[in-house]
Amino acid sequence: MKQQIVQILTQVVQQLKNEGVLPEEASVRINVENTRDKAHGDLATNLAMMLTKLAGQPPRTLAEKIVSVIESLADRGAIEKVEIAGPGFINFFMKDDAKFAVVEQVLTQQADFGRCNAGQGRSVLVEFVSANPTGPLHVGHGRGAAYGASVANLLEVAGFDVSREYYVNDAGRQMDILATSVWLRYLQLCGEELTFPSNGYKGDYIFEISEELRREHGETLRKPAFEVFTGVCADEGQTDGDKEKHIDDLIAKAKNLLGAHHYETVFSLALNTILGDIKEDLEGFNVTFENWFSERSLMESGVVDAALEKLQQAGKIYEKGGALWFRSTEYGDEKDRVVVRDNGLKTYFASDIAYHFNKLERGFDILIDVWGSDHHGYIPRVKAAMQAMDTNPEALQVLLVQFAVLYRGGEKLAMSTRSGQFVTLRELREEVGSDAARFFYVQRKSEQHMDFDLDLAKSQSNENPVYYIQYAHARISRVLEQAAEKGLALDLEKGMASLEKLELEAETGLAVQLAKYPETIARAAVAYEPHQIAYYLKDLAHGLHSYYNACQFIVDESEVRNARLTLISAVQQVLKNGLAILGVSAPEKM
RNA sequence: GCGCCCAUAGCUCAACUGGAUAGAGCAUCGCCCUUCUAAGGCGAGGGUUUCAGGUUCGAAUCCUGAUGGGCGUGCCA
Repeated sequence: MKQQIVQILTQVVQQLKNEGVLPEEASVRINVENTRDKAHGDLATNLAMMLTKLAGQPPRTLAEKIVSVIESLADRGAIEKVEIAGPGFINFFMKDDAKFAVVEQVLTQQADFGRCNAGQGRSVLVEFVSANPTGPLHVGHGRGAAYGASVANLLEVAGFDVSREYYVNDAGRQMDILATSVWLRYLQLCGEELTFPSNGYKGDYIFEISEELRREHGETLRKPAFEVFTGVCADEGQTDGDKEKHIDDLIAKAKNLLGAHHYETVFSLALNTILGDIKEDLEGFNVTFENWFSERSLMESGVVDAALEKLQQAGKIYEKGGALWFRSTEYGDEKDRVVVRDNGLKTYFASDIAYHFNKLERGFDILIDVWGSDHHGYIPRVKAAMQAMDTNPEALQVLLVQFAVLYRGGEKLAMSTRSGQFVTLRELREEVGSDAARFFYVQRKSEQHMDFDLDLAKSQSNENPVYYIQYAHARISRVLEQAAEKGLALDLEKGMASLEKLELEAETGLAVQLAKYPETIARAAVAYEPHQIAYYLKDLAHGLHSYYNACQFIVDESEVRNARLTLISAVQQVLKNGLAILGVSAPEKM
């Protein structure tokens, strides 16, 4: 319907140009909106107000001209009535039968209803979560997971060719700290007396992995504690202590005493256990990836070196203080960035440059990174690197997610992976369920700060609006089932043919609401805003509940009955489609 | 200090990206189950959109400044 109005208005603008009211060369953007208030009709345009400057006439006079042109048209499509209102809005009232046409569309397209081709098949790589595999996911990661997964689904429906990827940071110091932590716990299990480093990973999961290590390898990896700790810099809290130096020395000792092969054994057990746990956790959260991309593979395949070489050749690398620096300031970054440290080790940034370059080389048109907003300062340097390597920095879209601030009993919770004090995603899922958690996270705009009250989420889970939507879906199932039980099963063909029997306000309201679904998808997709879907679904569910209370669906008169059941079937389909984008189930029963 | 993000009902958030009387949920108060699921519906109260200017037919939305909060500002990842 909206498209129809746009077409008509395009004709009108041409007509006004012909009449000399508007300059011939003027380009006009025609804007048709859904009205908020029923008194303003179904659709409205601000065209007259937009043109007032171009035409040099007051908006209301222009509006009258526009309306008279529309009224002179032979074919006015589904327009029932046109009105001028307020400062110069033109309101369109549409014919009812045109409003119900969408019901048939929904029921024939089913799961495909709402799909559009905004993406034109362009390939997009959505990278999200990508949490370091040094511990279980916590509720902070949950938001990125829920958001990223929903954005990916949304883009898919909007006609993009989507791949989802998790970047596994399986190289670097944090992983060494993890492996060393596991090994030290293992030594303790073997009976060695030692003080655990203040900077090591202290969570319970470390004990579990070290127990596993002991089960698999007995005491073959055991070394005397005094040997491990001799020559190691003191830990924080002791005289001349330095926690960073302390842990680095321990890592060196672990590598040294164990030897490359055995160190690798500990390292991979830790990595694989945690990664396996993360995968399982995300699957339980209805979040899946096409690809798990290893940072180590990037290093080992020489992609990082190749990328640095490329920058070097472009003259964007220089040496200072024994380290290699990338001239990111040339592309607007605040300062140049180190890519190779004076100890010869490549920085995380170096592999990230390579990673993004690699993504484009794999042929993706658009790269989407979902990051925690604490990494926002990182964007300019990555874009700088892309520019320096002659790739289009516009291809990269970084979506920032504010981390949720957790509250329990009205108090803010501090969270840190290192200290092992955090609420895990798994815990949250088990308490409130995957559906409620997914919805809760995605209800808010991603860049909006979010307060996550655990008590509320857990204890009052029934108040989570996801149930409201699911309830609408289940209710419809039940009604259709009841009708069938009474021998009055929905006859779709008959129902479609009887849609003109629907004349209640709630019924046209629902139809109008259904028609808004495709445009909601399109708008949400280009803005990367899945919360719009959440709000849409709440509205639609409200429409359904309201309708449910307003009248009986299973009535004797077969035309009315079939028409009503047809309408609610369409509503059910759209609820299901929308929930699928959010990764939430659509239950038949509740 | 500098940079980025944010500020809307008592609380948590929307507002079709500049449109008409700023809307929902929770909380509070009334009403509705002999009717297809009450995890529901109907209604009431609640606002100087942090503040001060500016841009224009029109501002919660854009610009400037102030105030308050979050984050960043490593040869960490």
